[in-house]
Amino acid sequence: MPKSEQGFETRSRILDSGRQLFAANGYQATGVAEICQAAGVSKGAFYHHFPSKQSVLETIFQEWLRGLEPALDLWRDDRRPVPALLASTARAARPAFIGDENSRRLLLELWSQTTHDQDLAQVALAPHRRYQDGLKAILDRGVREGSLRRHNTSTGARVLISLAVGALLQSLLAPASDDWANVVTEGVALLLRGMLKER
Amino acid sequence: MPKSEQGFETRSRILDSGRQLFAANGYQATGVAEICQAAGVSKGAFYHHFPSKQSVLETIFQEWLRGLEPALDLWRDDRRPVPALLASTARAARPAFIGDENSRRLLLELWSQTTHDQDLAQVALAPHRRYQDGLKAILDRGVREGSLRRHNTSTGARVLISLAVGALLQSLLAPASDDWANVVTEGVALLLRGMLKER
Amino acid sequence: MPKSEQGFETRSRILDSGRQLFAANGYQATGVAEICQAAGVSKGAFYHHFPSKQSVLETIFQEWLRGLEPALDLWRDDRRPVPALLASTARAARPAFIGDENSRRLLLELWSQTTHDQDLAQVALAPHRRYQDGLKAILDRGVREGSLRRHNTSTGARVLISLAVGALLQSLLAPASDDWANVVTEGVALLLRGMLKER
Amino acid sequence: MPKSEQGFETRSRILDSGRQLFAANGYQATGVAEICQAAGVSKGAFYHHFPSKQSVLETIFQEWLRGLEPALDLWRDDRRPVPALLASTARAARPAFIGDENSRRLLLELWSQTTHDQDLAQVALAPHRRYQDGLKAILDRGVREGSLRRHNTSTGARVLISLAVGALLQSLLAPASDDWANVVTEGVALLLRGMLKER
DNA sequence: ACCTGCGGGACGCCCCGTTAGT
DNA sequence: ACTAACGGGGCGTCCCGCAGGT
Repeated sequence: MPKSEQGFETRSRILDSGRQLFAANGYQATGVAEICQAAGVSKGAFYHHFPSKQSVLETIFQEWLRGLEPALDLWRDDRRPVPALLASTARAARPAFIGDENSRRLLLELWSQTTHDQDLAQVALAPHRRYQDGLKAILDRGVREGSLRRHNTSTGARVLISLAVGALLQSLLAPASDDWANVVTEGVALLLRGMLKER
Repeated sequence: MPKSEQGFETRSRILDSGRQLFAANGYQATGVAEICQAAGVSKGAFYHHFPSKQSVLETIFQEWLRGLEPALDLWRDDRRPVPALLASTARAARPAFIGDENSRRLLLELWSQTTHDQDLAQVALAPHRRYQDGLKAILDRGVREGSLRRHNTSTGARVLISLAVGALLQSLLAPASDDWANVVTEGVALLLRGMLKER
Repeated sequence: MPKSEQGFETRSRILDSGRQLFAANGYQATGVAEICQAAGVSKGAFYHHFPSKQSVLETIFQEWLRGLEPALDLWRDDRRPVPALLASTARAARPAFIGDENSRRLLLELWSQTTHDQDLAQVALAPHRRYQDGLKAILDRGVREGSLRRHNTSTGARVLISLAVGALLQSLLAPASDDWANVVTEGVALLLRGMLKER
Repeated sequence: MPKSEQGFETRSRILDSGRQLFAANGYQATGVAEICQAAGVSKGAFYHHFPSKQSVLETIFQEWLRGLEPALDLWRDDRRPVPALLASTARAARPAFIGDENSRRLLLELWSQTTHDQDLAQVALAPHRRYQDGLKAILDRGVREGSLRRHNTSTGARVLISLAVGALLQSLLAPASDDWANVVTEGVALLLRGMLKER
């Protein structure tokens, strides 16, 4: 491997191990030495690429958030009627609640850390708001196009996100096959019914 | 103070300090020495009352859960029509989302730890299920009494809890006065609309 | 050994090892682990007795300075004619420049650290001044009693101390049996000649 | 800048930073990375020019000693009567005790390190001896020319150096404007009086 | 020759949760 | 109930070497 690429390799190996271990044992309970061993690098290498353990967590968070961006873009471009769009979004999100427990654990860990780490909270806040705004925009469109009745769309967006976040959190405490995915799809369906114009 | 009560005093001072510090800095980041200092107790006293730091967390959790029981009983006894009951419950829960950030932080910390600690998860699971079952019972009654249309009440109960949990979690990331309390009451209202029998 | 005395034991073993190792290898180059090993105590015990490595150095310094106090008292009480007193003092100090290289090394180490550590400097300053004042008082008495001619006794005291300190420092760089002790006694004799009243 | 000179540039920048940082924070407490950063060089460059951190200290020492040589030569050539020569030398040395605290700190640091580093001690010993011999030669001349009374000139030389070194050391612990410069000039004057022939 | 990125571990100090003995 | 002691990490930093590139 050319020397120039090896740095990148090492860096991403550290991040991978971090993701895994933070999810499995928690951020605080995971030692730098542990990460290094799992990644097969020395502490020298670790601290060459990251100034601190915390920065690894931040980087992981940022990369994870960046992975969410495309979904947001798709949302914005989708011109289907709002009810259909929401329903299909809920369906599309199903896998996130079923497999890949690790990601969910990591998310909880991240969320938990934001409470004790201002920097991390800052990293999380902007994307969080953008998601909320994205949903609000959709609901607004629904009101405009007449498929949804008039209501506080900002709160509506928060309700939708709360539903998803709450389901995600509980899926970790009481795993139950595809149950929690259903909770979301069903919940969205119910909310939609509550928001629909006529009747 | 009689000697026999002093032990109780010490014990509860430790628990108080634990609650506060765990909420403020996280469970892992809080040291036993720190707790002892805040409680004004020696380490010897600490380990006289608790076998380990973890047991403090467990005790805190159990006491917190015990404080929730009365609410459940009230629920069971309330014979108001289901929609009214749910709406009033949502209103009653408002304070939990507004003041007292510490409790919410502590809950998140607790939840986060359940992921890494089987014992703690066990402690949490039964009450969680009872809450879910309590809500399901209410929804079932609603279906029976005809105020709600027929649907999967088990999932419905989970939806309601998810909404609450999600709102609680987000209130920690993006505090916003009474906003999150509104999210819950509004969300419940919307869901209720979606569950109502006909129109 | 009764438990109550063991604490003192441990503490003084740590101080002993500190004295030895700081003198031999320098303060910075000596690790806490090294001290613990030499003292036969655990790191836990170390940090039970001292809040930091630095505090060990400070304590050593203070104890060393306290050992000097009696000499000062003797000085004050001695009513011999000043020239005789100074000459005998110089003779009495001879051993300090000959054997016990370790103490001298430690002193240099201490002095060197005062440059980087305000606290340590503070600890050193008061005794240093008291020594100077003690000498000045003697010289003043000499002037009063007429054995010394009138001169700036404050500077004179500093000259005497400088002579001693300088000899001490050089004895470390260029050890030479009893040479450096002679330098002090001879130096004091010369200075005395320079200070004598008539002729 | 021609390539061949750049190496020299880099090298001297490292030495400058070393001088400054060693004086300010001590040799041990100064990291290679710190030096590199202050010098604006990479660690690779550092180790291209110097085999180790220690060698930087040694080089600094040697260069500093080399700067002292001219003074020695002047001494040797000066044919003034010895008392006048010594007095004027003391006056000439005044600035060294007043301004430029950094140099004195560095000297102490150097001296302190010689205690733990044989190589460094070796570097220091020869010049130290030459200074001593230089002074002895002057005193011998004084005896020969009749201005000084017969005495152990070797010890006398040591006394003079001790006075200077001791004053220098104390000037770091208890800075006092020009006080310490006076101590040296006054001390030399007193010693001179003690060495003078007649009376 | 000069310089650089990347890496390597050993070790820095300190603090952890915990047990013994009084 | 409390002081003393324990030993095993905690994270971060140390000084230093390579392989590669200019």
